[in-house]
Amino acid sequence: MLQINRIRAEKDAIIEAMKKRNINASEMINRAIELDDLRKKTQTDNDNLLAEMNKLSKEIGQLYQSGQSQKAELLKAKTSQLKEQIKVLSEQLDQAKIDLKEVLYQIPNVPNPLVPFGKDDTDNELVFEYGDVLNMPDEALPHWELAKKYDIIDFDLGNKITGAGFPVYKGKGAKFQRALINYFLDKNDAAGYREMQVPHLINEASGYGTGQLPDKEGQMYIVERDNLYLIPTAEVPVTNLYRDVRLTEKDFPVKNTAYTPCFRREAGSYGAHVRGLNRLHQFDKVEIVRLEHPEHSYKALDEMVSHVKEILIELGLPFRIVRLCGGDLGFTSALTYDFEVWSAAQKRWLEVSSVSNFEDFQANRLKLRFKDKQGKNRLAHTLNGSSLALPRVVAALLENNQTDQGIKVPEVLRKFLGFEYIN
RNA sequence: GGAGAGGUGCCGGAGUGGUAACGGAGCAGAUUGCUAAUCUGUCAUCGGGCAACCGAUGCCAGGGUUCGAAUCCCUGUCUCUCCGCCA
Repeated sequence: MLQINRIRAEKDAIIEAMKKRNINASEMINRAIELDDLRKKTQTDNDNLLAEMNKLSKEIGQLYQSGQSQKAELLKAKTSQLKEQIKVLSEQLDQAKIDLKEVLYQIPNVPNPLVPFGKDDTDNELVFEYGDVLNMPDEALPHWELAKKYDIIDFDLGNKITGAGFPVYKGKGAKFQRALINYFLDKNDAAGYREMQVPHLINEASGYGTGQLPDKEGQMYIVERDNLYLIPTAEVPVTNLYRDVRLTEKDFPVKNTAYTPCFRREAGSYGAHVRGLNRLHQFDKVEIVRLEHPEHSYKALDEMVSHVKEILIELGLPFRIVRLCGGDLGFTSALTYDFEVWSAAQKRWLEVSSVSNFEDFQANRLKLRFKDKQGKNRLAHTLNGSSLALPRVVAALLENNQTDQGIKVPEVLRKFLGFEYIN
């Protein structure tokens, strides 16, 4: 959620920047300002009435104490009319606040100047490329075939006990998952991210804090009986650790990492794009979350990008980094880099990580603030990224590393596995 | 699941119908020549004002009673303790 004061101050610049998202924001922006004007005026009027009421009450109290109850009764009569007016005005004030919030909830984050114009993912800007895009022989198998061949991932079994999109990892497949999680966590830890284990279910307030609610509850699994939500990403619980928190400047940077399963209902697409591990209802991910001083958040974003880069290089996967264009940029993000690995057998790029700076957009809802040098409360900046999401990394490793002897395990994972080949 | 107690500012902590004591931390200013002490202010949010300042709100949340509610009533919620069950 954008701050109304910023909207007022930077109105034209914001409307201009929103064009990158291919939206004309002027209506929403003007509406927000109008509603805020109304809110202010209503509050001023209401405050004046309340002040009068307070004054009268005080006088009545004093009259009673000095035994002048007749005079007090006289004053009391005056208050009833005032009371009515206050009731009406405070209702109007509440409504104005609700209306304003509703509009603010609909305004996405302002894209950073670096964000390119564009409609969809084909307009994303290539910023980095690594490794040779492998051209595998025609007999190369997609990962869902390999999974069956080596009996390491069982989609049918998952289908049986739960449903589509809930695979069962078996034997070396399960160990492989565990190795990747450990490897990712160790890398993050070495880069200064504190490992956290957080709940996989969150309450309503947390859903609002990071912007899953309202509007996006359709993407989450809901435990209605207890009014809890299964997390779609560790971002939600980890970021919400800092909801209603006030930091000091010395606390920055706050760097956390967490492994969690992620649950997504997703309306699902079709065909090969959702086959196998490409899109799941439950998958594993290691996430990094940072809280930063506003002046340093873009430096932090670059650091996070370098960090993820290093991991993919160590895994030996060909990948590229793209800067998301306005049309592809998430609602809450100001700038996002996507990491895509090349899937040799599917002959396409698979998104494995998304690293974003939300600036103060999330912090505003979270009320995540810090006291600056002048002692003023300011909103912190939040950032997060996957480091990394497992399924597509697994898919790419299986496909790219297939050999006659089996799937060759990357060097960096061997110490967690104790074997060289999945076969 | 049963019973009880409780939720007060950044923290601790008083306050049971008259408008949030007191202590501590942090910050700012002043002062004292010495890893610090002392004094004063500030210290939550919103509104008005260039400003000093003024007003309002704020005692878990939402309602209610009252001229007036942290205090009384109702609903919800969370935490703690005891019992039961249990990995």
